[in-house]
Amino acid sequence: MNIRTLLSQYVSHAMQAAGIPAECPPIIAPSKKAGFGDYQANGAMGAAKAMKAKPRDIAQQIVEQLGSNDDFNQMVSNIDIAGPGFINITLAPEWLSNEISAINQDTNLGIHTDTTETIVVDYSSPNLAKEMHVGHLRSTIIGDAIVRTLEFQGHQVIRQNHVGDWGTQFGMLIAELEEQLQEGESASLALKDLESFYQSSKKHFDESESFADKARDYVVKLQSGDESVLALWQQFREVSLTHSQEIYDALNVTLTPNDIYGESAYNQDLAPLVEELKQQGLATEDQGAQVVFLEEMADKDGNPSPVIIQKQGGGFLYATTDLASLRYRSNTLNADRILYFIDARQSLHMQQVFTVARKAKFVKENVSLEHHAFGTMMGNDGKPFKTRTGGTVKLADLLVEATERAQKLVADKNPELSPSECAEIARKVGIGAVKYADLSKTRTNDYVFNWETMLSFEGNTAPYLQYAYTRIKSIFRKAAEQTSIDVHTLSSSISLQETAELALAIKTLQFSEVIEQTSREAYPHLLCTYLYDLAGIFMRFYEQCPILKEGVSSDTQKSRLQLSLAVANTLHTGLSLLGIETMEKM
RNA sequence: GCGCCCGUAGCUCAGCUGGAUAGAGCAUCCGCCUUCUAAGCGGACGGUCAGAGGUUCGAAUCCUCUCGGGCGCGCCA
Repeated sequence: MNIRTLLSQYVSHAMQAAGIPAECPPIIAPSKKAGFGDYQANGAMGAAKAMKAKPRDIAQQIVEQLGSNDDFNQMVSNIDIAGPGFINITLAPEWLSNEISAINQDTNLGIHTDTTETIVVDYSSPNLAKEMHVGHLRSTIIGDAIVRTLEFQGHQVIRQNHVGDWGTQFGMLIAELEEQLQEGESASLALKDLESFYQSSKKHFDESESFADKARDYVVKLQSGDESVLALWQQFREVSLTHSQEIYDALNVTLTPNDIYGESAYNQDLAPLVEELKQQGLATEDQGAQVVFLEEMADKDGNPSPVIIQKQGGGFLYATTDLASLRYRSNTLNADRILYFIDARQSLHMQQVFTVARKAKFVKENVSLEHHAFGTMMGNDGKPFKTRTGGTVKLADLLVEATERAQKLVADKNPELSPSECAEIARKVGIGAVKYADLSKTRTNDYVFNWETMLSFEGNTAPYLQYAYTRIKSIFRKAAEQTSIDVHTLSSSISLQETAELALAIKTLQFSEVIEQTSREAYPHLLCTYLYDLAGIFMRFYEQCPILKEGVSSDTQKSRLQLSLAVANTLHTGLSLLGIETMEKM
């Protein structure tokens, strides 16, 4: 059930019945101010313009038509016209009560999608040559939040972790690994610190001519399938993937080894793909390289935009691999939508690859190709986020620090918790805070990373939402103790009277609208804003509408408990879609 | 030079297909715990929506220009 969709349908029908052209949209939106009803229909003004009539007259006709719709009348308790032609709609308390009861009976909170799609999502995609750092955080957690949301809606989601496990740098890394193995190291020990391993191999490469020659030789052997080199590569890859998986597990990200489909997977496709582009006349030789020139992306002077798909000397580039992956995802995985969560700096590249893929018919015509870009993670100084010494911040270190900081705060706020409870809560709070701080900002902007605001745990933060949830759970425990009420089995009728109750019910029922918009636009911050609003409205309800205190009638208790249950389920589900865990106490 | 993104309160950010008096949090100040967890609630203070034109019943939102900041632009990914 989606209030906005329902009202759009009703008002749309009414408009057509009033003789308004079908092109005129009803424009339904939640009202921003108290006194303007719960929802407003703003379509009368536009319709009046198209029909050269007076807006208020049009609004009046729409309202009259709505009056003959029984379903609408059941849903709405009041409707009036204001200002130049706004139609303000107040929802009926009885209808809201029934809907709250309905979502309490539904494990999916009333969210059911009629047309499900196959959606391929490319996210995280770290380079295996190095350890995961903060630069990978945004793609990983934003992508994961959208994946979870799409799956919740019932779509078939195929995760694609397009890891960087191929290319020239691996010759160097394999040569280094071979040397260290000969010195008696085990692979996992040599690669314990990937970052310093990379540094030492780079140093080796720069300083030793013979080592550099060997590294270059290994690149060739690797690509031609030499068994011993391939075996070394395999070892390196395994250890690095284990590192990544540890991060995913710590971050509560749903990626698993099954989702790995890296650059190396397309190795055999690259030469034929270039050949095909040549045969189609799209790729031409230019300065020894194979280049596709895109007239549709030409600059002002008409110079076409060049995309190099094969280097002088025969090597392939990431544009080639990305084209191969697009073809695979469209034709083999049968995607309806293909989503990429990649840094905004690659916007031009993505646009080029999409354009080439369409021209070459590597993807089906109706597949939706979407680059969902995001900005850079900045430090307090407004420059890209680095350690004090200027190095990249490892994700592993970041997560440890978040948990430690949370541990201190949790122990301080609630000394009565046992050490194990405290540790578990600190983990969920710390990791949740890091993720939420990122997810709650519009992803297209750069994002300023700040421990203080993130872990202050006040305002629009994960702990605020988690706290709201624990408050509700605490009431439920108390209800069971004091009155033997099991909230989950209540089925008595809900009665909404207080302003705080009505506001809370409406906000709770708007969950499906937000889910729909979040997955369509791939903006997790919409869900965050919603959950923060919901938690805030609950906090006000909590202050104003006592449940288990003296003098509250049994009927009111049961009614408010059921409303609280709907809120708790919504908070829990919403946070879990963001990949943030909840707890019973904090 | 060309292209993309951004500019909203002291700070960090919302503002949904153009809608009514531009909203939160932090910070500052003032209230509220013998009553369901005060990691909370209420109130005050705080804005030429970078600037200038334009489109119209109506613009933070759309168009043009200017200023300021970030990023990208054929053989790294």
